Amino acid sequence: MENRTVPPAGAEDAPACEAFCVHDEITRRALQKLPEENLLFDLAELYKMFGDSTRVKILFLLFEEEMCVCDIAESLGMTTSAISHQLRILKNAKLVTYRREGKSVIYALADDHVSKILELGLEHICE
Amino acid sequence: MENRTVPPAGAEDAPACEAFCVHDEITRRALQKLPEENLLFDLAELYKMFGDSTRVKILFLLFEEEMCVCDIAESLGMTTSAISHQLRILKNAKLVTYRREGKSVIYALADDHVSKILELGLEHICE
DNA sequence: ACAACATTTGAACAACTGTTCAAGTGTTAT
DNA sequence: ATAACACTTGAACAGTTGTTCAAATGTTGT
Repeated sequence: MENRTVPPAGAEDAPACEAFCVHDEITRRALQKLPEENLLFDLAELYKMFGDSTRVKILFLLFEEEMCVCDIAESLGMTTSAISHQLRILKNAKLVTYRREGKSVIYALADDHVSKILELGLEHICE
Repeated sequence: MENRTVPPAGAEDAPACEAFCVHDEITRRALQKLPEENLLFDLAELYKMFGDSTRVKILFLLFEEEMCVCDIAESLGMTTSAISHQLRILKNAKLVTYRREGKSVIYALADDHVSKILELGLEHICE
């Protein structure tokens, strides 16, 4: 990381905030590279999907193979209603797809971005 | 993905649920590979950190360079109190580190897992 | 048409989350 | 010691979230 105590040549070296409270140089540069509002919002929405135990479990199950609502519910020891609600959320976020097969509805991961994200998270935790 | 309509040899081919409601084969296999409860919980907790706009913005700012609370607050147009609360959450999750420097407290990303996760998310959205 | 089953849906509820506000702590300079 | 500033903290509040329950929809076999 950079050494904040050695300001770039030409910058005033006061590390204090306030009157020039904000370090104009720093905030201007940082803001310039900040992705735009909408993108950041969508990104947070995406991660929100992974931010619930039940949904993460569902995604891991589907990572192995596609499953019907009934099987997912049984696997996790939850009601089909609860699972269905979560699947709708995941479906809206385009993280899972589904198809009807007789009485059942089979859900599957939408693409392999999803599994990559799961794996990267696990990697971080197990480091 | 696998073709669920062609069951492995030896398995009964009834796609129906119920009496054998749950597809024992399938759920048993899926459950076997499911990471254990605690790990999944921690994973969800990790992603929860990225599941809020404000926190994502803070992380992106820190991705560019370390900053004090005051600068972050100014950059995002929020109060230092709100930012401080979020920084505490990120600090508890070990996603950021901090050090005191005079009156200021400088925050920085804890490691580059964080930036990798942010990048992967962006990649998914911008696909 | 009917019964049985798999799934979805909506309302209701408790639990959780993020921001605000006011008061607190810690640091520096006078 | 005092004042000024940077930051933190706790309580309170509104808004959001996940599960439950009951009722509805869709599909299949008789």
